[in-house]
Amino acid sequence: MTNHFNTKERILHAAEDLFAQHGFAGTSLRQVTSRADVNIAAVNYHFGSKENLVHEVFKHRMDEMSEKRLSALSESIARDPADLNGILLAFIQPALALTLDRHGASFVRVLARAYAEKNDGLRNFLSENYGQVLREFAKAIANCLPQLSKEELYWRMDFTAGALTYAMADFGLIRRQPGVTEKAHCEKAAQHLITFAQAGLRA
Amino acid sequence: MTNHFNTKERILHAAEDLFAQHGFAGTSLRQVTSRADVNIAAVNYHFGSKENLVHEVFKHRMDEMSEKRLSALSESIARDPADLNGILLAFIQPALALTLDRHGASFVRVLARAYAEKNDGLRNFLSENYGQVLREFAKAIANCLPQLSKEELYWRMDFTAGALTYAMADFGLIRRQPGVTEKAHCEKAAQHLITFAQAGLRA
DNA sequence: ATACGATTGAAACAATCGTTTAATTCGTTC
DNA sequence: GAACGAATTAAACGATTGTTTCAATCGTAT
Repeated sequence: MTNHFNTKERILHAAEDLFAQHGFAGTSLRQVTSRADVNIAAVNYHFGSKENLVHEVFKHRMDEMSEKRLSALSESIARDPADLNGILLAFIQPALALTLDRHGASFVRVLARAYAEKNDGLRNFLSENYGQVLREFAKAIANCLPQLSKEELYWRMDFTAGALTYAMADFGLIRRQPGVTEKAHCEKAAQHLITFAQAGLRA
Repeated sequence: MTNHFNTKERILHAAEDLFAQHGFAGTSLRQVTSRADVNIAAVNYHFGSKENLVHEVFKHRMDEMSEKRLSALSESIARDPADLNGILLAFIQPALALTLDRHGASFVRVLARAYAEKNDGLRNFLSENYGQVLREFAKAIANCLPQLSKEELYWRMDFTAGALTYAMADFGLIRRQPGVTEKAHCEKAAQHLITFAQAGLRA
């Protein structure tokens, strides 16, 4: 433990940054190991393959985010099962909170990229491992909006997730102004998104 | 004209499919020319470079979609400037209509992918060439919702665009059922999205 | 100190990448 | 039919890809 971060963690962080910037296929292992300041062979030694490294990058963040989401959800439900606002906050806050973390900010782009992948097994990997989280939220929202059919609920949750992904990745017209801190920008995004999504869900 | 599609068009179509499936960096020119059944050199002969091919794939579809959007917008405004529903339909319909086209369906994934790209000049290419379209819609919506601040308007338009992109690319929980035609699925998506977005914008 | 498994290092592997070259074929015009 | 530019072909270019090899080094327990 000569460094604060060991080889495996340095590779994970470097990969996260570069995957966000250039995509999975667009990032070479030599770019990763060069930024992480480790030997090329370290990737295959610690992760087995490039594909496995991609999966590890995802697990590392998604596990953390899913856990936060589910605990915030159960807290909100325990407080007030009919509080749609709280449920949406539990869904949105952990995602946007990632953008406050130096490397988390990269990950949200990685995540947005993953949604754009179709056949490469990455989507299956995501839905298999984290589909349950979405279903938990669907149940909670359905409890708040009993008049909503299951089909309508799923459509509107998809739209909410899409809006969130878009906002997280800083696409679109809105960009953070130079004078605004990342934290303030993030909180404003969450606030606007919750207003928007709640109205859409209640429509 | 021995074939219905000449070499250049075959390359464009093959590239569109493959970019959608494997991304830009993940698609090799040999995959493209193999599917298009043309020689490798044809790409650099007709397009100059791979990067230029990517741009051409975008121009081909985006020009068409932008034109449809703007004409539908002006028609809706002429009919009734205060009809938010018509404005949203003008924005959403041309995008979802692409999914009805054999190759257009691929393009919507390409588009979703483009949003996930950051530094590669592709986003700049898009915002430079098609940012004006978004601004036209912003003006029209602002006219419908004068009480909305510019900042709030932009946030909510971003959310709408995100929800649209997400729905178009068939991400998320909702998938087209085997018994449902692509056209019916598409129309249902548009209908649900307009309901959702309109409520969100009016919130 | 010795021994041993875990980790790192430099170098090379075959494969594939985007691009280029030069010869050939095609379609049109004189 | 000759001539000429456009289009296509096969082949190769150097560079880079993910991965592997094997020796050197490290940390730890005996």
